[in-house]
Amino acid sequence: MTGESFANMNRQYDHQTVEKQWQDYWERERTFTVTEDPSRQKYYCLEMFPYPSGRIHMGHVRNYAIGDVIARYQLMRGFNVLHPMGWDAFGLPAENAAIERGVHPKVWTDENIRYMRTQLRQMGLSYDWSREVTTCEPEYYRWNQWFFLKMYERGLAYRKRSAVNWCPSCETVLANEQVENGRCWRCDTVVIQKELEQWFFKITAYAEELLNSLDGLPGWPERVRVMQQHWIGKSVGVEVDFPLVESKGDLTAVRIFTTRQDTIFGATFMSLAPESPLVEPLIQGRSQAAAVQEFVARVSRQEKAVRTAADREKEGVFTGAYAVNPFTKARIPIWVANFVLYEYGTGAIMAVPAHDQRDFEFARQYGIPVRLVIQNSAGTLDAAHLEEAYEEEQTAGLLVNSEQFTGLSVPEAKLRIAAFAEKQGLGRPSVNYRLRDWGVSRQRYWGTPIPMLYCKACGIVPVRESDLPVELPKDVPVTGKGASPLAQAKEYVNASCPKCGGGARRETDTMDTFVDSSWYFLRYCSPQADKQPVDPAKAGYWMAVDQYIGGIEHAVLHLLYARFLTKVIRDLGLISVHEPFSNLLTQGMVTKETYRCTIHGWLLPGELAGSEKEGWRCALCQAEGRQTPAERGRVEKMSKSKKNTVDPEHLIETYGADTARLFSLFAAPPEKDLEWSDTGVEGCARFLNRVWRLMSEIAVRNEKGKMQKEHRGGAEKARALEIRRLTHRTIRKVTEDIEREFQFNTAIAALMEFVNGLYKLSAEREPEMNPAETAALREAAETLVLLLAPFAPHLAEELWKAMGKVPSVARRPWPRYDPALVASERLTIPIQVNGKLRSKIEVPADSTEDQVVALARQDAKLLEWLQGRPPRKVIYVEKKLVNFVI
RNA sequence: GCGAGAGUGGCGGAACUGGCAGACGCGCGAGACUUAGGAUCUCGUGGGAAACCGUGGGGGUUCAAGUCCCCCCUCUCGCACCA
Repeated sequence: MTGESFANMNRQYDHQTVEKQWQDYWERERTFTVTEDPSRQKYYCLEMFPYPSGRIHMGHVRNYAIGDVIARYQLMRGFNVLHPMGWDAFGLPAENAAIERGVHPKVWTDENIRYMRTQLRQMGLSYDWSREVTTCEPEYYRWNQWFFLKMYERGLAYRKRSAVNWCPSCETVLANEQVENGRCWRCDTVVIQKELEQWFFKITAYAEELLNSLDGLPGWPERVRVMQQHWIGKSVGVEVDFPLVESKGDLTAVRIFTTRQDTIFGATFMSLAPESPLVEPLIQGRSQAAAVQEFVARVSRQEKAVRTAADREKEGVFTGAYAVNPFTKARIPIWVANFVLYEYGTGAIMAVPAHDQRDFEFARQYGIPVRLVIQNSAGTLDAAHLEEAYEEEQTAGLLVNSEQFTGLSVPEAKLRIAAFAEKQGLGRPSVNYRLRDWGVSRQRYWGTPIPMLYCKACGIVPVRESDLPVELPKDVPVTGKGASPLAQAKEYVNASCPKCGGGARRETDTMDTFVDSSWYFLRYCSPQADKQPVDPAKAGYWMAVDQYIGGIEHAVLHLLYARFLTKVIRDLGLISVHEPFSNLLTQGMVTKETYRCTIHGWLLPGELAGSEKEGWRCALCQAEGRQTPAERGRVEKMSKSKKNTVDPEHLIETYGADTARLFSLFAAPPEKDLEWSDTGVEGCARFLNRVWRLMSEIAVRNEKGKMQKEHRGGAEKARALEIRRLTHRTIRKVTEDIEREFQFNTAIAALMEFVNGLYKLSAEREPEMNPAETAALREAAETLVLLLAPFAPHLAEELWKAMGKVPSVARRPWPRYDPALVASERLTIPIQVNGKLRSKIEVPADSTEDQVVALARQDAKLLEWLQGRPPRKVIYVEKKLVNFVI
């Protein structure tokens, strides 16, 4: 080690100059550029790519800091690491910017990307920028179109007219996954239903596989798997036809789906969804027709949010028609009910008030008979006095009033009745999913054009593959008003039919931007491929993503779509993996405390007067000559509206990227929420400065150590050993914490302890050191820099260079610990009396039980507790403790 | 309502399979160096005068419980008429 390099440097670490230098170095030297290398094991580390909104926020910083530590760590572990970055560049905000500021979405997006790329660069992230992908470029989205065509060929992309979710604010259709509690996932506007013809991706064709292969993802958080399971919502049951008492033309029966066929003897009426096409023929010519039509019209008009609200009331109307319960042969009325969903099952149900709470409430409201067909084990249920439905599904209930099935348990009856129905031709087994096909049409401009044509003669005709990409026309007036903006671009709309050559009209909707993000991770494997979306050989090497990192908000949305498209692309023969992401880390939110004033609402930190101790006041009110206390609100997710955001750029300028990264990793484990703390950030900056000073002190010390004449002594050797022990224990701790679910917070704590320990150990020494100590300190210093490298890469490079070593430290092997040095020579053994700590003794690490207990028995404090009485029992836990029971 | 997760000092958080509760950081207190300190360094810091008491509350298992079992409370997130 040369002390010189340290001597020539400023004592204070200058992050602004140093960080820039190393960012330039990594770029110049292509430190993180990778190619396929079959001789080496690959590691694909990926963070969810950002929407280029303009500036990065703290959520990005956290996400990318986590990913970067993993990528850098795996690189040092010897893997061939693919760590790419790109831009989810299509989307509504660009169009809104166009409307508000008259700037073209493309211009706005490019500008944002340029700015954000610089910001990411300033974070010192180890990306292979040569693989950058931008979804709004024709080179990218042409492959969206290509997939669309392939899916169309296979019947996986189809067009249908149906009721769809419409966001009046975004003026576009939304997929089911994009509606949360009846509101638009992006802008929170209440979604309404519209009857439109739209393109769909047949994700339901993969429902079963999407569900089953979740079991093959042990590297995913349990709750994400459960959320997807629930979303897919598989139900196994039967379909049964209930014949109509009076047929209406071809309509002779109403088909229902149920999972509770065991209760079929209790079906005393039927309910249809208001949208059911059966309603109209059933009411035809009846006195009830007008009332039913009025009811259907009223319910259909309701917003989804209202219709599915928690406190919705059960409502319905009798159609006048009757069906026959095929099991009891009883004549039962057919109703229309607001809670029956047209999209699920057959849009019609058999209603069993005694054993279904919804039917029960409905029956009570309209005076429909309740028929008990399952009795509880106490035999206390009675249809006339039932207060709620008895929904027993296990073996506690037995069937009653069910002819030959009476006496069976519920599970048994389910099987037997299903078999009987099938044998008698009354019904058949059926499986239903909650999952709906993915509506991908969007009535917006800034997205991938759907490569379809409408020819008067030939109907729907796909664009020829050789004509791809269908480029998004540049000069389209984006006003945010009316239908799809592309419909106004005459030159775009008018095309000729590839089949007959006649005039054809182009599809003017664009694709959901979730299509773009459903396969970008494949594109990174071969970003320049121009014959195919992905080069099978390269994807074969890199896929699947070993570690994917992003927010929990995509638990169903993006992560379900990406799994679906991966399977489709596999079936197209381009890749062989079944799942895109082997391991998933869902990071927590970045939160911060909020403040508000009764007059001005949410307050910025700069709008506060006073202090924590004497209480905060609203500075805006103060300026207006009023005294208003500022109420400290809850700790909330950072957001502009709550005025509790922190600008990463400012943070990086003030403290440097290493500090910003370190704090994001230290304040909480990755999967938990991280509460922002300005003083905590300072603590991290202080730590890095402490490392810097420690290293210069060690360098100076080693210089002196060099000149020292060699002289050996037991004490010096022991001190050297102590340093080495600390070093190797730290290697183990940091490595284990990273390996064990990326516990970076405790890994960093171990580094802090290491630094504290080294300060202490070197402060205790006289300035002169013997060679053994010099060597031990040199090892400690090198180790510290290596262990720090994934977390604070700039500082680590700088220290590495200052130690006279050849960059880059990012490509050095991760240190290994010597097991012999990790074990201590002496152990501190706590002595307990009746399980309570009373004393401690020091023993050699290799002591036997007898030796430790014997030593403990002589302990003065213990003897006081024993007061001459022999203990009833002595418990010794190997290398842990001794417990005397008295 | 259903499902999942969480509740530990003044604060963020440690404690992997039951075995020294509070690592590490912040904050706070004392001191050192300083013209000065909001820089830096050192020491201290769960509560209590003490015996002792302490991981949301109450029971239990155990030599020993933050950790295991039962009951309850609170909070966060997800789903919410899916037949």
